Amino acid sequence: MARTAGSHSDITGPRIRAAALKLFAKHGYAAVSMRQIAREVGVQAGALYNYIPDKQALLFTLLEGHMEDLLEAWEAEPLPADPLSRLEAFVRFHIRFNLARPEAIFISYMELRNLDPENFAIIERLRRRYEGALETILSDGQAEGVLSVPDTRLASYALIAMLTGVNTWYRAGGRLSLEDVERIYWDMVRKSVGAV
Amino acid sequence: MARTAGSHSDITGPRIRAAALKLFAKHGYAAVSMRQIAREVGVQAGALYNYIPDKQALLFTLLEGHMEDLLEAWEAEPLPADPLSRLEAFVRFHIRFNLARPEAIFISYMELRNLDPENFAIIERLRRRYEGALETILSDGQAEGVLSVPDTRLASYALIAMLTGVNTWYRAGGRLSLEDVERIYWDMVRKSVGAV
DNA sequence: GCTTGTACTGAACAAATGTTCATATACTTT
DNA sequence: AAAGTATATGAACATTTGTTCAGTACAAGC
Repeated sequence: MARTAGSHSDITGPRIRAAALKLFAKHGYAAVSMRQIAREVGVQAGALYNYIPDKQALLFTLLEGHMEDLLEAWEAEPLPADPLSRLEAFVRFHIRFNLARPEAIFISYMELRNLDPENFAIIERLRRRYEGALETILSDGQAEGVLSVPDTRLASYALIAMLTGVNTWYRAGGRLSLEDVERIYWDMVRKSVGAV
Repeated sequence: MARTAGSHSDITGPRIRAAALKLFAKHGYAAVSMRQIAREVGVQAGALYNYIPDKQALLFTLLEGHMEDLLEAWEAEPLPADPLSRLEAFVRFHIRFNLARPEAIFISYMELRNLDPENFAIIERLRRRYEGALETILSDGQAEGVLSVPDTRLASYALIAMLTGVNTWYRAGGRLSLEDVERIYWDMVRKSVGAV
């Protein structure tokens, strides 16, 4: 049998990416075959190649798309004037954004090594731009004397690792609400940077 | 040509595990073939099966060995009487231990999903024992009033994520010594739990 | 109602996968 | 020197891999 319905071009593309995201997150890029992705979409493996040049490009598209969403969302965020409020905004934004897309976050941390060198460099540049935003906030706060850390670069790494860790344990509908989590982490972050 | 040298049983086993550790850390479990591991050891693929029943067991052995090393090392650590010093001991121990074996740490976080369910359960149990050690310290500190966190369980997750993050950026011979890193992280941890 | 183009099928491809096993080599013991 | 054992080879196996492509079914435009 051939295909069972009409024109699907504009819908199959996104469905392929959604299937790949789901499967890569669950089993890992290398462990997922093109045929598995195709089956999830409800299509034969050959059809995937109407939408992507190869498997590597599929991974790259997912990671690049996610990083661009992240940066766009952060840059659209209203930024308060004082650095401490900006830090709070960053903490809450990061937690909210990450918990809303656990799969994308997961593969963004796990599958970097499966990117071609050129693709890796592109993603790495985007990531550094995001991390740089946090470090800038810390530097500003340090300059204004409203917080104090031994090393702003290092503190930004430490805080991002801590915040991203939320994804490893948080489950929606658990004993803590999103607001609880944001508040608790902001409390720890505020203290850890020596703010009042 | 057959094998080129004599009796290697006691040396080939460890070499296989070392090669697997190195390659799994670099490319991921699913992306590494038994033939690659064999080539790294300098042997044909068939010879691996004199030492391990299958590929899965190779991964499990590495993860289990690492978790047992970790727990043994921690339990051998001298524990100070007051909770705050115990917390400092934990922080410094964790950083030191992790930075000494980046590859084992890496696969311990990345390859869990590639474990069979039974194997996963075993590793998970060991991991929880380790995380529990930190939570106990935080609870003790809370009870004695020398620190204050909104939620000890959550704080233990947050701190471990933060500490483990060191491995993503630290490079030996960089601008910071191991002692610097330990001190900086301990400073942030101490503040974050509201200790004096 | 015919044509045209898009979206898919299904078979095919060479290469690579984990694993097994008969065979050969080298070392140890006698 | 012979026998026995441990340790490796190298070929074979059935599957699965990513990818290509000639053919087919459908929808839209005339």
